[in-house]
Amino acid sequence: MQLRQSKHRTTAKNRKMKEGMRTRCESCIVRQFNALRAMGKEELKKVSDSKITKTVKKGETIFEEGEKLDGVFCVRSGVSKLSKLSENGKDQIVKLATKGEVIGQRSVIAEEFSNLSAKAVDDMEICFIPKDIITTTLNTNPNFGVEVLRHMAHDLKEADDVIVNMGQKTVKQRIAQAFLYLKSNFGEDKDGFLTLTLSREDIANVVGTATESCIRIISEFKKKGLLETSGKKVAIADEKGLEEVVEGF
Amino acid sequence: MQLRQSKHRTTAKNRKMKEGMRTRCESCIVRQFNALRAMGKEELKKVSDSKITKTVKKGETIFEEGEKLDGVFCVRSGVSKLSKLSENGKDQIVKLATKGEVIGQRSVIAEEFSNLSAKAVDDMEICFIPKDIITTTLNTNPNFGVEVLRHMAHDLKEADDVIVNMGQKTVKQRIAQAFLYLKSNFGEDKDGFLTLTLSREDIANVVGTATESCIRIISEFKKKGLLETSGKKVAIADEKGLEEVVEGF
DNA sequence: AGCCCAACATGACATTTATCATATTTTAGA
DNA sequence: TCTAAAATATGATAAATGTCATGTTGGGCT
Repeated sequence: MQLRQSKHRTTAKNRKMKEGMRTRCESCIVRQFNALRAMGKEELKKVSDSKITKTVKKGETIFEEGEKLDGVFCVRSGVSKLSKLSENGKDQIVKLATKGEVIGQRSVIAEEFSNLSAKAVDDMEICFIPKDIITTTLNTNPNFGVEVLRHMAHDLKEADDVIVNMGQKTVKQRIAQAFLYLKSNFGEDKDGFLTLTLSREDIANVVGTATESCIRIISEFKKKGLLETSGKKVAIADEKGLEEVVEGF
Repeated sequence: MQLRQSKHRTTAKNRKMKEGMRTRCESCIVRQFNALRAMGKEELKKVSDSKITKTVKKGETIFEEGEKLDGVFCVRSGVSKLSKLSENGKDQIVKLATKGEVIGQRSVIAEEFSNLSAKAVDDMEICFIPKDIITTTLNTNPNFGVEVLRHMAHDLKEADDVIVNMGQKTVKQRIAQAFLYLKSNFGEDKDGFLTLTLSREDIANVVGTATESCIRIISEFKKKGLLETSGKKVAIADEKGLEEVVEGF
């Protein structure tokens, strides 16, 4: 497991995020899923007035590891992968953030450079919210603080679960689990294919294995009738079977 | 990696924690390390009046996975391992909590059953703080909320780092790293042995490997002059060498 | 002091996973 | 539509890791 250079480091070039039309936060459905719902009327108005809605195309970077964040990003649509580069040059994807989730809040709250980078897996629509409003609301509105805390507590629990899986499950089990996760979190289209299509490399970087191993195991799952593929699209053919793989059969 | 039963599940029996003498929180040094320092005078007084100081002996359980917590525990001395049992019957140690750290707060804040169990690695002295005081303070004192948030943000970052290490480093690298961690976090005694002595099994459960593999790698490190042992005590003989192992040489 | 049990240790072997090489397919873009 | 590059696929092999067996040691206990 050594010295494979990451092939395409994202540069400042693919960073132009289109600034889009304004939508009022007050009427944004997405807000129900995150801590912004604990904000008062005036606070929300301030957010709405200072936020910037952006379009991010698939593959583009929202922010990079080590970068100073001046605010947080609220995901309106699409999916972002949060990853960290390890010394061997490979990315480890730590989390996939989707509609309603807020990213970058950990770094803003800790007042640190970001420990992760965020890239769009999909075409995305996101809102940038300057950190001032976040921090002043935190300092004045305890409800908001509690709500943010609850979300962070949830993230922490999920991270714990990932650690356990990484430590105790085989690569094969983790890959099976990853597909079940993709189904239950992002669903499938009318033809039964997973809505969110990740590249094999991304899947490998989620479960922490080599891309070739990942491909090989997917092939094995296909042979066993657990998965079906069409191009890079993947369909779960035998959910129960995959669950059994995860449990260790 | 299958079906190895966990040998000793802790029962209610080894749960009698001795209730000790009272020390005022206001003068507790340990408080400087955690979010309690953001509490006001009266809040702190309430904590001090309602807290219960307990002694926990090495090996005893503070709380178990799935248990409902009625408060948090503040570590005054000693070390606790926070772990989660995976389906294959092995524990994954997710975190070691030491002096000044507060455990159980995630579950109390999220109002969920604990996702982890906490056991004493050392003889410990801990203070139990009922959750009412925590939650009411959170609801009224924004400073406290922000402080808790900061600590949780820190935990989350650490969890991210663990995920990356589990995904991208070999067992050998992770074990080398674990010893460097033990040195930098718990120090060494006058003879150069690590202050905190973990069993080989615990180390294996930290890095997510089989106990035998862990022992084997420690033996290898001894042969290479990176470690020295005396009984179960371990000394770091070549710190630079271990660092090189972690980097991948 | 001596006994006993759990922890430590090591060998032999099976299995999993990574690595390198090389096709083949798919996709994005001219 | 065509083409080059990227992604997917697979083989061969080496290296890492797990598993089972068995032996050894050390520390707590009477």
